[in-house]
Amino acid sequence: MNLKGLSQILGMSQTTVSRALNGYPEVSEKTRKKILAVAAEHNYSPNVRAKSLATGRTNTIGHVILTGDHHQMINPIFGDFIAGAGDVYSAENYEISLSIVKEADEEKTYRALKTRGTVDGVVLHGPKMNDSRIGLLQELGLPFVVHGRASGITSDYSWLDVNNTRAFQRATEFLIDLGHRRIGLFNGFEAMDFAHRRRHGYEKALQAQGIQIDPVIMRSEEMSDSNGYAATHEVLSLPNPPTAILTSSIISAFGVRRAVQDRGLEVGRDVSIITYDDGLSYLANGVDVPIFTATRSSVREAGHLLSQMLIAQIKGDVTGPQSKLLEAELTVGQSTGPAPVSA
Amino acid sequence: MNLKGLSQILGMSQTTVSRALNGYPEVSEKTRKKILAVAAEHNYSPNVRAKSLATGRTNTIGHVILTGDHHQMINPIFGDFIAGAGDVYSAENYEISLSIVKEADEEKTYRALKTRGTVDGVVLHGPKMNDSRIGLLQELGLPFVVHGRASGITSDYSWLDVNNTRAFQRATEFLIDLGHRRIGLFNGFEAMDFAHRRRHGYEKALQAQGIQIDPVIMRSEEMSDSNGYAATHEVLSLPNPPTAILTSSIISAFGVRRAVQDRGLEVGRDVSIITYDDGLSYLANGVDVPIFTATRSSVREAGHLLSQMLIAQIKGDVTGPQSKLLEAELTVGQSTGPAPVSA
DNA sequence: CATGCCTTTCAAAGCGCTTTGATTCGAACA
DNA sequence: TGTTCGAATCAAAGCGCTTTGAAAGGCATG
Repeated sequence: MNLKGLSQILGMSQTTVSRALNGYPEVSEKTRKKILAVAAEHNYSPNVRAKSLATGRTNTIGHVILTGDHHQMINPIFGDFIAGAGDVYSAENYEISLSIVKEADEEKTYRALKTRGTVDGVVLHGPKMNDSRIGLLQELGLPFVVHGRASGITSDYSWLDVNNTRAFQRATEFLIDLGHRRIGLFNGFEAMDFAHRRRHGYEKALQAQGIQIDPVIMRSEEMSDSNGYAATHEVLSLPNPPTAILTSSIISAFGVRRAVQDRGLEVGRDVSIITYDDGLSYLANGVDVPIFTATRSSVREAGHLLSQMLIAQIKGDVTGPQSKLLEAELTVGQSTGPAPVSA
Repeated sequence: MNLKGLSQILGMSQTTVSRALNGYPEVSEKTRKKILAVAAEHNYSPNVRAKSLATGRTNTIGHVILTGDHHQMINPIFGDFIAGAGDVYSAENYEISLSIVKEADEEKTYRALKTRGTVDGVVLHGPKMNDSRIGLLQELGLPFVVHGRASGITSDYSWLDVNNTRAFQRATEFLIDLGHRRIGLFNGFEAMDFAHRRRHGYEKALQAQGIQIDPVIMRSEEMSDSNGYAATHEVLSLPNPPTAILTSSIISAFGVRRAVQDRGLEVGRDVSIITYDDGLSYLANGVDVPIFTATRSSVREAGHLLSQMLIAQIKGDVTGPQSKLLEAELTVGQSTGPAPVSA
C-alpha cells in the first residue's frame, strides 16, 4: 500500500493524506481521524526511501567501525554502546547504518556516506590523537559527535568522553596509598586518544610521589585477554616485578588475573589489579561483590547520552558544538590489597 | 554533484551517463571512458535513496538484534559475526541496517522493514525453537537466511548452522572416555534452538553409556561470566559434584575456570572443562596453547558464509532455500584431564 | 541512391513521497 | 447581496535516479 493507493481509497488528495499523517495543522480533526484509521487498517507505512528523497533527511545515523585483517579484533564495546544508543534511536525514529571497513577505506567511507546521502549524521568511534576524521567530517559538513576526544585537534567539535586522565590518576593514587611503588600499566594502543590520556593520568600520579616511570612494565597493545595474560607473565618474570597492575579493559584484566593465578600467586595479596570497566553486559565485574577494583563508566550509558546529543544537533535543537565529560567511579573490589612487604 | 549536473558538464543526456556508470553495454567505450573520468574528477557518487527508489532495490541487509531491559545482555557474538559479513557486504556493495529492538517490538520491526522498503533481505539471529519469525518473514516475502535453525518449523527456509548436537555429543564422549561420569552442562536458554540441540547431543552421549541425566548439574541461562561463576560454585558444593563441566560459551567458561580456581581446585585435574568456542576475537581461547579444550567454529566465518548465501538469494543467483551445516572441531587444551579417582 | 539494420544517444515517464501555490467553500461582515 | 477572509483541500512540481520507447547516425547492401 502506498500513498496514492491510500488516498484513492479515501477519495482525497495525496497532499491531505500526507499532511494528516505527518501531523500538519492544515487538516481538520475529523478528516485526520478518518485518515489515520484507514491508514492503520491497511497497515500503511510510508516508503522511507521516497520520503527521504523528498525531504532530504534520512533519519539515519551512521556508525563506521574498523576491522583489520582477520587477526585484528572487532571493537568489543560496540555492542553495548549501540544497545544504549538503540533506545534513543527507536524513540526518535532513527535508523542505524553500520559500515564495517578496513582502515584504508575509512576516509572513502565517510565521503560516500555524505555524497550518497545515506545518513544525517555519524558517530565517530575510537578517536585517535590528531584524528584526521574530525577535519574530514567538518569539511564534509556532516554532523557528528565523537565518542571520546582527539588530543591535538584544536577546532571545536562535539564530543562525549570519560575523564580518562582523572580515572587513571585516581586508580594509581589508590594503589600508591596501599603502598605500591611498582605499578604496571597495560594500556590500549598509544595512538588511541583514551590510552594517551590514561597513561598521562598514571604518570601524573607516579610523578607526584616521585616514583619513576618504567616503560619495562608498561604495555600499549590490543586489549585482549591473551595480551593481558602474556604481558603479565612477562612483567612478573622480571627481576624487579610490579606488585600491582593497572589495565585498560576488563577483558585484559581477566587475562592478567589468570596469569597471576597460573603462577601460583594470589590476586589482591601478591599482585593487585585495578581495571577500567566499561560495564560490558556479558563481562560484568561480578554481580554482588566486584571481582576487580575498578574505575567504571558505563559505555551503554555513553551510547545513550551521545545519541541524544547527536540527534539534538541534527534536528537543530542546539547550535554549535556541545560536549560532555563523564567521571568514572572507583569501586573497590577484591583485587587490591596492601603492597606485599618485600622479602 | 548529481546526475543532472554531471550530464550537463559532459553535454550528454542523463540516460547515457547513467548507463555508462552502471556498466550497460549500449554505450561506446570512448564515451564511457570520458564519463568515468569526469565522474571521478567531480567526485560523483549516486544518491543511494534516489537510486533505490528508482530500482526498487536497496542494496541493504537488515540485522535485527534484541535488547531487553538494561539488565539483559547484548549478544556478544554479533560483533564478530558482522565483521565476517562486513567483508562480503562491502565487496558486493551492500549496506547494513541495524535495528536494536525490544522483544515485544520485534514483529513490528520486521513488518516495518518490509513495508517501509528499507532492506532487500534480513539475517535472522538467534533462532528459537518454533521461531515465529520464520513464518512471518515468509509471509512478508522478505528474503532471509537464519543463523542457526529452528526445530519445530517444518517449512523450507535457508539457514546456516553449526552441528551443535554433534559437537556436544563429541565433547561429552571425550569426557566420558577420560573417565568422567558426572558431567555438568551449563547451557544457554533452553528456548534457543542451539541450546536445545546441544543438550540433546550431551544427553545422547550420556545415555549411550548408561549414565544418568541429572538436572541438578545442568543450567539453562544467559551465558555470562558471572553465571558460569555462580553455577560452578553451586554444583561444586553439591554432595555429589561433577568432575567435569561442559559450557556453551567461552565467556561463561572463564567464569567456570575462575570459580574452580577460587575454590583452590585445579582445572584439568580436579575439574575438567570443555567449552564451545565461537572464536571471538577479543576472547581467544589462548594464542599458542589453547586454554580450554573446546569444540570450535568461527562465528566470523559463519558471518562470511551466511552473507554470501543471502546475497546470492537476493540477486536470484540461486532459487529455493539453501542450507549449510558446519562441523565444529574439537581441539584439546589444558582444561581437561582424566577423571579424578574418587576418594 | 535508397533501404535496412545496427549502434549509440536521447527525451520523457515513473519510483513514492513532500511541499508550493492555487482553488474551493463557508462564514462573517457591511 | 456582494465582498472579504480564513480554513480546508487539491493539482502539480520536484527530489535524483533508472529505464522505456523513440530517434539519430553510421555503414553495408542491393
